[in-house]
Amino acid sequence: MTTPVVVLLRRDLRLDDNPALAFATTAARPLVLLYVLDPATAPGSAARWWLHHSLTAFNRSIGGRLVLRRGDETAVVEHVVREVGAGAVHWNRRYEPSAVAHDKALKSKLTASGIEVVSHPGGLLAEPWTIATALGTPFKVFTPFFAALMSRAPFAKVIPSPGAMRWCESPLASESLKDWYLVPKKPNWAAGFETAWVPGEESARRALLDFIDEAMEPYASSRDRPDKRGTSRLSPHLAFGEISARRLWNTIAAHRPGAGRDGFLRQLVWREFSAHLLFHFPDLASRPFRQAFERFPWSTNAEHVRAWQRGRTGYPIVDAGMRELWTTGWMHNRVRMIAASFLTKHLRIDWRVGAAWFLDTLVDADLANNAAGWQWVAGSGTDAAPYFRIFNPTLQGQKFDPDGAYVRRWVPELIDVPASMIHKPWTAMSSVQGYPPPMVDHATARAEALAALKSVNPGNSGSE
DNA sequence: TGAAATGTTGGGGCG
DNA sequence: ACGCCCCAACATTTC
Repeated sequence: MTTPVVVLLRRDLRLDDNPALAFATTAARPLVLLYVLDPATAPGSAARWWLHHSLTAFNRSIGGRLVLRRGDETAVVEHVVREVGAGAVHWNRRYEPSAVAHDKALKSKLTASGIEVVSHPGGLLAEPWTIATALGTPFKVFTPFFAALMSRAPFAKVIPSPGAMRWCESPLASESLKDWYLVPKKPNWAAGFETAWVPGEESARRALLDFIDEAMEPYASSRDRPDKRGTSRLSPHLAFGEISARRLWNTIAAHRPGAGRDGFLRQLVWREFSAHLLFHFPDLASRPFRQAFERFPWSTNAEHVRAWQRGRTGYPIVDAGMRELWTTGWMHNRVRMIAASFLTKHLRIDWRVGAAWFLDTLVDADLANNAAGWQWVAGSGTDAAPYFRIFNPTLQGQKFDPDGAYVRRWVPELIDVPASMIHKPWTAMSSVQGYPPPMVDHATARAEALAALKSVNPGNSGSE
């Protein structure tokens, strides 16, 4: 009756609103909190840096009781359960197709050996199988999805942090985070991360409060401005579950309605939409949703890919974004769209190449958001932008970084270029030492992209 | 959660 | 005073 309970942690490194942890704690049985690093599902390079610090912060918040193990997750869990004689395993649900399959197999395996398994609501506002059209099919268009989800609000109540936890006293070896080599050493490419971010639950909560105080009211008008502190910068905290979507929603929605508040909640629903889409369409991250794009003649120009990755395309807004990403592990959302459009339209590189790069370099890397976002930009997604919508990187720069402050911050070669020319430096006669000319001509690339897109898209409209 | 091309309009310069 | 033209500003359509 007093057999220990193992709580298996993943992307839910928090005390607040953690259903599995709260439920296991109230069961009044000795607790084991376990985190397993499975090489088969290890995150990308930038996210590994975040993971290291997130685990450190979480472990500190529970007095260093976190048990860290490496290996095949199923094998490790079974081993730990046997080691301590646990009677139950709890976790919060995950929704990526591979994770669902993994957890299902783990559950049946543990259940078969007499272990009680309880899964709890995960990192979403609503379970994906509970939001459907009148026909019972998943939503493929955002607006009706938004309406359907809103009709469910308010969502499940958030669960407060558990009180005193009773720890399992069996001696349990934990590996040292140092040995996991999640943070780079020799070339410390994460130096810029350290000045940009503080991972951990406490930092996540502060980011939320700061957002409410400083950025929520003007959010609707400033969220598209990379030169301002217009966004919440909560994405990596959310991606690692340092703060729950339910907590975010409940806290923000408690404020009086307004364009800023509502705009932010809408963005949170985009995240929800992406997760639901991937749940219902498991190929979303690996194949174009729209069949026509299977035939698209993607370029495989490795030099072009490299120039894009390194921020040397010759288009300042694109290069600023790619360098911000490289330096801080994050890129402003508006600039993500511009950079993604440039790769898929101007260079005609397969969106999966860009998606893979983002997954490796973003600290907020999230399979569903990433896949849905890239497919949206490429025009191959469910509720995607019409294929003929091609961002003009010069106009986008002028519109969303009018003074060029964002460009100058990340592209120092252009520091002396006046605002009037900062988004088309090839027209400036001086002060562009070391900055490359545009790798492709906009008008030419646009025309070629339209021709290629038209060739695979039936009809003359790409919209649904 | 576009951009570019094309069409329309209306004020003002000018013969 | 009038009609004509120019063209910026705005609207529509096309990609």
